[in-house]
Amino acid sequence: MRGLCNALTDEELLRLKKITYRKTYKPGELILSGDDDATFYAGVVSGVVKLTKILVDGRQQIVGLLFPSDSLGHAFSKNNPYFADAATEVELCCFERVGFERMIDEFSGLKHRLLEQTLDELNTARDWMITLGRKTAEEKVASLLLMLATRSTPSSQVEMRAPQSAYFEIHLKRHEIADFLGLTYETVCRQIAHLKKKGVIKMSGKRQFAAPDIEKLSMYAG
Amino acid sequence: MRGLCNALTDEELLRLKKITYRKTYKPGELILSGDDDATFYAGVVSGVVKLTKILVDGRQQIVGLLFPSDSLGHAFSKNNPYFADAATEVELCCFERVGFERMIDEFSGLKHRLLEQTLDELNTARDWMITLGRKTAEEKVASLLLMLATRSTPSSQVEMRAPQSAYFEIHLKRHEIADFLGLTYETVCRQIAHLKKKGVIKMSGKRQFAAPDIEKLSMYAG
DNA sequence: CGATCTGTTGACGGCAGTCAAGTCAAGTGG
DNA sequence: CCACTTGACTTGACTGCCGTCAACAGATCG
Repeated sequence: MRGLCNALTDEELLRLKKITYRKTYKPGELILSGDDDATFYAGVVSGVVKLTKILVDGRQQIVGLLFPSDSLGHAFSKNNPYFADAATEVELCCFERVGFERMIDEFSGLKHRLLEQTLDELNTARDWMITLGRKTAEEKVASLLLMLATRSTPSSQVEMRAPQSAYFEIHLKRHEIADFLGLTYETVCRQIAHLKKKGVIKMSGKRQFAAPDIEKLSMYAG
Repeated sequence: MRGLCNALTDEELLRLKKITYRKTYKPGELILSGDDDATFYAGVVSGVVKLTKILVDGRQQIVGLLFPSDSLGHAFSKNNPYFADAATEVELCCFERVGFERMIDEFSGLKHRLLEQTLDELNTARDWMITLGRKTAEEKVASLLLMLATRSTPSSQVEMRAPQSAYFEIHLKRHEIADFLGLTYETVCRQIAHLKKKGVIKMSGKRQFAAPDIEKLSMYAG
């Protein structure tokens, strides 16, 4: 159900492929700058992309995370006032801008898909607003872990309501987690340690996590 | 430039009018509930609409404010997991759902406008994410006042860069401001008093505000 | 081996939340 | 008309969560 190209016919796909090119980025590399007026459009093939906003004094907030099959860039929106960085090694499937915008005008299905995707992003953003504004540090960290656990667990496993467990990897540094949750990285460390001590999560190494009971994790997420 | 109908031809407008009806709400009245599957669509004619999310234990976060010419409701998005309440007396211009969705499919201009509007909402939501996650109480309150000041000042006045002042009214209770900024209403009171003491704003009554120097207010907003 | 980056843990302090009292304005009803 | 209630707002005192500062452990790399 995800991804842009599912909304297209075979013929349309063929035309789309012609204005498509692959591009890879190293961890930490800048993909798109805020005052970049070249609003190109791309799908994430692999890796994780951070969307961040920055205040003049350096305070920073991650306003979105893009995983494989998510899309990057706002067609028609001329000023895209945030940065996109590669959080991991990232591979993008890019569309040449002018050709892509012409196709949007021609293929109603593509525009429709774009609208649905934007609505999804809006819902996601608003979900995080309540996390940022109203949850405690512990709940914030648990919320992020819950999101990653459910995101990286195949949906088939979610369907059958067995007592669920999940294994997942965090591709973000502690500092980036903090910038996502509106916390400091020390607080993130402490809350992760806290959740570990309570048995809500288990860790092997710094980045590998396990949630033995997702229901329990969900309780801690508020 | 705002509003939905600017994207339409006269003929299309005529057809749209046929599936249109007016509706009014009293302050505090529920307009749309989260598990309401009737995703109807409407434009705000007058008044202010709050979009709120609620946690199970009652904690509450306003995730969006709609002013006249803004639109309410997500076409095609079946589960709209938040509430819409009237913050003031509200008048809506509603579209009958099925007819409206059929028109969206037919008129490319309408879908395009809808996409632009959703992108705007997404940008607005993400702007508030950095406010919620990274700003102090004082900056949060100043940010809200700045938004209201610029929203209610005609743009022509913004164009000419004179030392700007603005008069505006806050239609929200202190409690609602708090729910918008992720604070308690006591903190909101104190920060307003603080800004008043510093001369950044002036008040007459509880709801009437003046910002003698918007540039200065903007500094306090971070 | 030192340098650097990432992560962990501890001690302390401040900003904002909690609890509480009180003002003011607008009803409400006897 | 006045006593009473209610809701919105304000202000003060105290507390606690989380930020700040700091020391340290591991890992990676030249």
